[in-house]
Amino acid sequence: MGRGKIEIKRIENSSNRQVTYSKRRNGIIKKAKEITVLCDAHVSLVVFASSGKMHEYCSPSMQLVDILDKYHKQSGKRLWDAKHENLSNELDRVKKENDNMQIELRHLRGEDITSLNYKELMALEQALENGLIGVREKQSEFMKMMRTNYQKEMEAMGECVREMDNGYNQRMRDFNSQMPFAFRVQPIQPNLQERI
Amino acid sequence: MGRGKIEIKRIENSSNRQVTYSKRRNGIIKKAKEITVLCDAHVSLVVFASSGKMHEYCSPSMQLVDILDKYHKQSGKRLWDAKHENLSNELDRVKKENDNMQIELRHLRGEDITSLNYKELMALEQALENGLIGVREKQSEFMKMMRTNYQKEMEAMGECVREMDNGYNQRMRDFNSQMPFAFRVQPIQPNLQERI
DNA sequence: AGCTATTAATAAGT
DNA sequence: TACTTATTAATAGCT
Repeated sequence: MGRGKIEIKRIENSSNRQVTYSKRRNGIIKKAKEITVLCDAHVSLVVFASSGKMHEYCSPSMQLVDILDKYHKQSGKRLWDAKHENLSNELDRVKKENDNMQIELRHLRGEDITSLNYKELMALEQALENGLIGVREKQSEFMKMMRTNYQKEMEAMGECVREMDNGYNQRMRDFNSQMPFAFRVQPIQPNLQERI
Repeated sequence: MGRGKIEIKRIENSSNRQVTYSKRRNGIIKKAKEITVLCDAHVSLVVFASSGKMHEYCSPSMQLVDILDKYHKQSGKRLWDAKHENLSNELDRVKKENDNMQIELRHLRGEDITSLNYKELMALEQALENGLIGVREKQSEFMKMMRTNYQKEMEAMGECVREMDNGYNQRMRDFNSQMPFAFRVQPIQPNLQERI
C-alpha cells in the first residue's frame, strides 16, 4: 500500500526504517484504538523501536496490570512469582468468604429472604431466637449485677447515708432515676415451645 | 476500507461485531509481525474479545516478561511492586471487613457478647427482633400460600373427591397430616413493647 | 513533515 | 464459518 509493493523483510536503509517505523507504529496504535471502540475489546500494546524507545497503547478503563492479570489467568503462564500467586489466591478466598458472610448477615437482618425455602426460614428463625436467648440472658445478668452493686453501695454507705439531710437524699434519688435500668423490669423469657 | 465507510463507534449488531473483531484482530497481529520484521522493533500485543477470549502476539526471541521488564525500566512504572502493593492493601482491607462481619455474626448468634455494654446489647436485641419480624412475615406468607394452594386443589378436585370412598379419604388425611405446616399454628408475634 | 499513487485491509454481501 | 469484491484506509517513495 504505497507507491510500490515491499517485501516484508528488514529495511536496510536506516532512515527509511526509522520513517516506516513511525508511520506503521501510528497505524497499529490507531487500529488498536479502533478495535477497542468497534468491538468492545481490550488491548494492551507495547512497541519498542530498535533504538529502545517505547510506545504503548492500553484500552481505556484497563491498565496494563489488569491485562497482565487476565493474561496470567488465561494463559496459565506464570508471570508472577509464587508470592504474588499466594496473595492473589488468598484474596480470592477471603473475598468469597466475605460474600458468604454478607449473605448470612443480610438474612439475619431479615433482608433478601425471598429466595429462602421454608426449611431455611425455620433454621433462620431458630438462629435468631437462639441469639435473642443469649442476649437476654446477658441483659438479665447485667441487671442483677446492677441491683447487687446498688444494694452493696447503699449498705456500705449505711448510716452515713441515712443520716444525711433530706435535701441530699432527694438529689441522690433524682440522679438514680436517670440511670438507664433502675426502673426497667427484667425482660420475660418467652417459652418458645408454646408456639409449636 | 470496505463496501462502505463505517463510523468508529461500537458495532451494535453482535454478530457483525464478532466478525469485525476477528478480521481486525488478525489485521493488527499481521501489522505487528510486519513492523517487527521491517523495523527491528519489539512488540507485545494482547487482545481480549468482549467475551474474554484472549489472543496475543509477541515478537520472536522476546517473551512478554522481557517486554514487561523493559517496560518497567523505561517507564519507571514499577508494575510488579505496584501490583504487589495493591494486592496486599486490598487483602488487608478485605480481611478487616471479614473480621468485622465475623464479630457481627457471632454477636447475632449470641456468642462473644460478654464484652458488650448494655446499650450495645439493646441494639443487638433490636436487630434480632427486626430479623425475626422479617422472617415471620415471610413464614406467614408461605403458610397463606400453602393454604390457598391446598384449598384450590381441594376445590378443583371438587365432587370427584367428595364421592371417593372413605378409605381413600382416610389415607389422604394421613398423608396431609405429614405435610410440614398443615397443623402448625401461625407463630404469635409477641408485642415487644410489653416487656419494657 | 506533507503528498499521492499504489497496495492492503476490510465491510457487506454470498 | 469462509470466500468475494467494491470500497476505504494505510502507506512507500518522493518532496
